[in-house]
Amino acid sequence: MNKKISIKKIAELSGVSVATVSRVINNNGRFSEETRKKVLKVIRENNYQTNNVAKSLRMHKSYTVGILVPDITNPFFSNTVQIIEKNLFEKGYSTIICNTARSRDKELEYVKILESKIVDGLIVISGFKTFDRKNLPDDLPVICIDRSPADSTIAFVGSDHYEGAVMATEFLLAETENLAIVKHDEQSSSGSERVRGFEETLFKEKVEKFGSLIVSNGSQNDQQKQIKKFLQDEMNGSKQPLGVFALSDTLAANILLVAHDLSIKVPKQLKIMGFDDSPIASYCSPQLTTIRQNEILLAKEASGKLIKLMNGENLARDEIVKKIPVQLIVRGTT
Amino acid sequence: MNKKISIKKIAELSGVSVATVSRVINNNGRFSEETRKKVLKVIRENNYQTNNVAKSLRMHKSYTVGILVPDITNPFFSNTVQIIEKNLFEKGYSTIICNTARSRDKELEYVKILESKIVDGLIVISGFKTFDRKNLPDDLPVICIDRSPADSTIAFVGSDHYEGAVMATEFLLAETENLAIVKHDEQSSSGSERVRGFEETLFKEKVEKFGSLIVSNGSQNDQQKQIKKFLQDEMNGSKQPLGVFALSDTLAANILLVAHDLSIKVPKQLKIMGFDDSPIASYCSPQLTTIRQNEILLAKEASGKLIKLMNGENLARDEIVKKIPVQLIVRGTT
DNA sequence: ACTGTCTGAGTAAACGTTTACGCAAGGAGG
DNA sequence: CCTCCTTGCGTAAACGTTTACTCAGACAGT
Repeated sequence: MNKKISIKKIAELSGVSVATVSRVINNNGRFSEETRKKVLKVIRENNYQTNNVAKSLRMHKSYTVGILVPDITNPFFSNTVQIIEKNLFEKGYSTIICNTARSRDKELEYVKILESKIVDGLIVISGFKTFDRKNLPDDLPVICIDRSPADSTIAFVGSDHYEGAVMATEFLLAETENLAIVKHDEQSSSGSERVRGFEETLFKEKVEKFGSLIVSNGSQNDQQKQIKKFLQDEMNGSKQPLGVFALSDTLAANILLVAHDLSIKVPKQLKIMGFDDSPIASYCSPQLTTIRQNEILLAKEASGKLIKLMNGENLARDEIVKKIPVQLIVRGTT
Repeated sequence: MNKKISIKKIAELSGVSVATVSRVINNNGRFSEETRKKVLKVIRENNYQTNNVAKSLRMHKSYTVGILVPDITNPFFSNTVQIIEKNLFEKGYSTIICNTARSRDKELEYVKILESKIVDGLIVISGFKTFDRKNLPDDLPVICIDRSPADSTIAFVGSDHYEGAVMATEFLLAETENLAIVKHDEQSSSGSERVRGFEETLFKEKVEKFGSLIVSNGSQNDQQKQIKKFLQDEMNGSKQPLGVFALSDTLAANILLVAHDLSIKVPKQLKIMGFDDSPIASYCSPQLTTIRQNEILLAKEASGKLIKLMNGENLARDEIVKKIPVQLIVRGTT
């Protein structure tokens, strides 16, 4: 923060009052063409820039929105955030990105800080189930993304994970009836939806038995060990190829690596389906078949809704919850 | 932004003046223990939060720093940014992350916005060569990262790309004298350093001939086509294995994929060295040998220096430019 | 010539803080 | 009892804007 030339100085230099300068700047109220030119000239010459802190204070509007993201290192999140940021920027808002590191405490702390910086709105990616209005000023516009909040008054946008899992499962099922699902340790709401899609599809298609592995969080090496054991058990003596639905691309990629290690032929003996279409999906060999989330649409919906709320409009009943369709990307592992 | 309870209200409710409330809040100036308790109680009961916009205005200090990043989707950047954000947060600063999308215009526009929001400092990742003080208030603390600015008065922190390339080249050279380098289209300062490290090492070791490919930006498929042609030419009739130094991990990963496609054995016939140790490096098969940048140290240096500057301290002469050592990670492709 | 409207522009309050300054009360020291 | 210091706290200015009021002068209509 530094000493800069203020509107007062500009007023002085152009021989008018601050009010007039303000009116010229915002093109608001009455002033003559002559003064306009004069003031603008002085502004240009002195490289004047509005002090938005003062403006925010006076106007009760900061043109800043906060965005809470659990881990900006995750490609899906960073992608989504990047697009949201771009959309909001085009509407004149800047974005404070806060990395909550999946910590409830940090999330709360950030909410406080953002609140005190008087953001005009908030986007929350993958907040905790417990995320609700209680800790927020009631009139602060909020949009949740990816993980739906317990508080159903908060608008929500997320991919249709259930439908994605159904598509994935149907696709695998067309190739083999010997299926397995591999999940992460911690379950998010999106994760559960994917599991539900898988299980319900099997139920519907009357496939009764399927393998299941929960990979506990750890180093890549750890995870591979767990997968190795599972794969060895699972592939043992089965005549049909195994089709595995991995709940994320990293999981899928690790499965693929282990398969190579065990000299299991992919996709002949083992078919792998990922989820997300993260960058690694394209750099595996063979490349991963996966379900792609539409980050562009997701971001568009989220930022559009937030803008709407910040403009004081209300969301229609059917706008509160929005499911974004996903897409099956068939590549080498199936 | 919304109507919230202000210090005035708190003063009223506790029967003291705003000045006293402020003094209690900031634990600054004189007040009795009794008033302290009383005021704090009212504050708690009414869930009062300081309005930091007003505070910033009055104090000329916003406890906010801006960070310009060319592409938050890039794992190296997002990692670095994430750590910087964490470091600054611990010191009480929040961070506005701005995605400049590698556009000079957007960069300038963001600088203006940040300036008008009166940030206390600025971190610029990979700005343009032309980035300099001219467009900035002279007393705004700035740190550049990764790509060194033309303006040598701006402090800079970056990996030792030159040394990394030397290590990479020496390592490849120990296995084969038949080398090639594969680079990206657009050259950054870090890219040039890597090239220089490669070439000077070859010169020093008296290796005179080496292959070279510039992959022009395009889809993954496009890039692979260019690589395929190059690899076919290069591998044709050579008895020695080919060692290629790819200037990034994505390049390396694509080379690996093409090699599989052409049934070239890695690392027997072809040895591949990447750069960055990005996530995909660990998900290739075999996993990429690569040079890892130390994002933690990088971020620590950058945020530390910025804090120092924001505290009004000066940087010692030898602190202006800081090179962070890199590390050779030997894995499956060599 | 009187009234009314319009135009251009200034005055001052307000946004929510922090803090320099001042002052009353109380106690200590002579 | 007078002086002086200390303590606790209030008053008011200041940070840089925006904007509701106000008002003088110009001009038009009667």
